[in-house]
Amino acid sequence: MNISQAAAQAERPPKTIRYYEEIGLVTPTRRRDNRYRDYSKREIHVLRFVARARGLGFPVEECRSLVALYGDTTRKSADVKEIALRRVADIDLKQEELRSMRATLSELANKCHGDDRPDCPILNEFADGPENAHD
Amino acid sequence: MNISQAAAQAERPPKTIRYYEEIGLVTPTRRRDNRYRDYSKREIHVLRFVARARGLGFPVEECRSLVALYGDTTRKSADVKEIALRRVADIDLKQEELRSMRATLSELANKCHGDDRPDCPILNEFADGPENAHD
DNA sequence: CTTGACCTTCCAGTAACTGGAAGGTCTATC
DNA sequence: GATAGACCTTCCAGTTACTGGAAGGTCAAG
Repeated sequence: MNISQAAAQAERPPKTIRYYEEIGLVTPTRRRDNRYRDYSKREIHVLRFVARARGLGFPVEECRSLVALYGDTTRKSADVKEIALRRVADIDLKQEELRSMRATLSELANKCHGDDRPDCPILNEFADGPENAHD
Repeated sequence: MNISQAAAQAERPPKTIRYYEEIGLVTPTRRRDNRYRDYSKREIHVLRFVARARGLGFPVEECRSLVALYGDTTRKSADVKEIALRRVADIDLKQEELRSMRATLSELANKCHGDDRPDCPILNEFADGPENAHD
């Protein structure tokens, strides 16, 4: 399988597949006589594995660990679970941050009349800092 | 005010303040004889303004627009509101993405017994793709 | 006069790609 | 056989928003 077919299987652009090789994440063992990369079934499998883990937000370095764990038939499922739960905790933190940003922004947008006049509560708050109106 | 005081006011490291100057976002007009940056009250104000907008997730380029709008006494509040609402929409997209990732991950982690045995539903799913167990 | 905390500039690195240039290869068609 | 278009290759640069570090100047205290 050449790179564009591998890319299609992993649902990632060929550039990304080459990048994964560059950083030593997934390297096709064979090249054809014309120097084209030639991906085996197994390599495609790993590529898809990585693509899925990335899609779930695992950083590339964590994907590297995951691939190693996947290849290790003696690893404990607990090790993998720990990595997954750490990811869940990361996501919780980000969600909280977004929730707070969203609340502030939409409150500000609500206060803004949004017409042709220059007076704008959004910019005023940015300039002066939170006003603690509810104290 | 020298840079570390300005940095303290804006609650950002001095490196960041220098970076904002490098990209032409906030530039102190004056330097002292010893070449130290000297921030005016007004410049500190803009620095804080930018820091707040960044804290709400506005990309630097958008902060540039915001600063321009802030300085423009004839701008419409509607223009600012539009930018803010676009940000809210961005946040909504990210939240949805995180929600979905979190759901998948915690379901997977739940299914994983997490002990010393090697069998691991998390890696299995990464390897084989979503199984649509509920169909 | 030395120490330590500032300040300066410049260069490099981070994460994870993405775009583009320059050039080789393959396949089909004329 | 020539040519076009779609592949493939490598390498270099750019993206976002900083951050770290080196090399060296300045300042205030003791």
